[in-house]
Amino acid sequence: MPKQEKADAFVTEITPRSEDFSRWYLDIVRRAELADYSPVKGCMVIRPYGYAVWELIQQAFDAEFKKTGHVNAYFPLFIPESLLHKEAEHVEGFAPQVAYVTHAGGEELEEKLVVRPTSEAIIGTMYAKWIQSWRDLPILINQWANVVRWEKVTRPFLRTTEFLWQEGHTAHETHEEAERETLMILDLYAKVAETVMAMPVVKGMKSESEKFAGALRTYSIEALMGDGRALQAGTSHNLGQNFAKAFDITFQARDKSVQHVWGTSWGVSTRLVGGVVMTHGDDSGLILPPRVAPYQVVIVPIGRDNWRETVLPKAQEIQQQLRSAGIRVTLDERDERPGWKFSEWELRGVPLRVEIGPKDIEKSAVLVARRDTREKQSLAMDGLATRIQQLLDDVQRTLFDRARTFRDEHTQRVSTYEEFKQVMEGRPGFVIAPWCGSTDCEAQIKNETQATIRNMPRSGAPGGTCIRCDQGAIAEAWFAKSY
RNA sequence: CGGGAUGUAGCGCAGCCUGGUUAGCGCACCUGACUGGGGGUCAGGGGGUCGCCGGUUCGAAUCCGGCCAUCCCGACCA
Repeated sequence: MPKQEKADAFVTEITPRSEDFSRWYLDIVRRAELADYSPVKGCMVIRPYGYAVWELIQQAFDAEFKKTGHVNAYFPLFIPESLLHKEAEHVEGFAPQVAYVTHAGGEELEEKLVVRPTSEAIIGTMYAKWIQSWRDLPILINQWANVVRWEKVTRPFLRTTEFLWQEGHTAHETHEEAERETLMILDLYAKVAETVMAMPVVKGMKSESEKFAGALRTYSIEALMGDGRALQAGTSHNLGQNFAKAFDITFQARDKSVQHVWGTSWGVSTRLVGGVVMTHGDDSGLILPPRVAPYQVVIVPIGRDNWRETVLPKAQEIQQQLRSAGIRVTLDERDERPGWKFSEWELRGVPLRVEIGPKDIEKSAVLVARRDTREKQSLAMDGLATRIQQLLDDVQRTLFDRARTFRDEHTQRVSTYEEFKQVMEGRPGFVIAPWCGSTDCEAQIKNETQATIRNMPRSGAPGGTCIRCDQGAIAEAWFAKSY
């Protein structure tokens, strides 16, 4: 096969982003070996490379939770059906998505068990036992767990029947304190998303129809993906006293009265892995921000038939140097051609590639290629680790800036409904518009444009009238088509 | 859950309409040689219950029915 034809054949294994974003995403997930389909509908296998990305995301969040006084625990996968039914809105919200265990040990169970879709019910039940006095508060517990929500339409990472996440559940003395916690976590989510995953997000409050079933109010961070659709990247709920009342979680207050606690819950999931893919990837594959890259640097030795003798020792030396500087590095000493390796690691999104061959060794230098800009530069071996670290920081920053610029360029403020519709049909993204607060208007807008309110960043009336009706606006809402 | 499409080797596909020996092609894989700074060349080789179950037929990848899975578009959700 001629060279060009061959290159094209390779490229067809990844659908171009502009041609079919959805297919592009699936191609990346599969070809970069992030995940694979399993024999169970809607359930994916997270492969080692994808899991490594998740672990880095997980570690970043976990460190922040601990810094802010939270501790980890683990609650059961199974929840007696009756517990789930204690909070009316909560059951209603989750009922269609719940999986049940009806038989076990060869017998039908007396009470069906629910496979947790989320853990408010079981955790609330335990909190009721553990909390007596205001001195027991606040309780700040997080758990890393799997949950199951029966989904009709699934996509790897973005929506799967079983997924991994973190769910924080806290109990407080006052409403103010619970609200402070809810917002503090929202800030924390935004910080990790932006600084670690290089994914710019919009923080704001969800509309009534989009809030968590059983919550007083829900806040979210929303990110804009490469196709102009928004991804809900994390949610933080102020539960008020709803669950405390349903599960009878009470404490004796400082003034001797008995009161219900004020709760919060909040979570981020493996969906974030999909978010990273769709925020940064290009037609050559994945682009990973250094802070979530399992390998931040790949070293590719180059040389003649004797490269194992002439080049490899130097490559190993460099690997050692970078490794002891705390950089995640791998050395590709497979017996493949260099060009093949380049493409392979680009597909996998490794931020920096170090090429080392005879010419470099002569100059006591290496060639470093960036995944984000594809620039190559020669760097002296002396002090390489420091320069590499600087480059990694620069890639991290560049990816964030690029994503933020994209987001800003795809965010428009509109004042008429005509404009609104035009934007949604033309170049989708966020549309900022005043909204009257009516669920009806919200539903109509969704009907007519497919766009939903992602969230409302600022509280307080913006002035002016609703984009769809003539009522006074209660908030400025960020609309978008969503995942 | 409705509408549409697809399922043949690890990946991408042809064959199916019009049923007929051992089911093909490219890439990938294995062996060897030459190679090596952007997906190499040559030679030889391995790999398939044609998604599953049933039916029609002398005979099914091919026709019919059911089921399952995946993808796309809609209704519901981290």
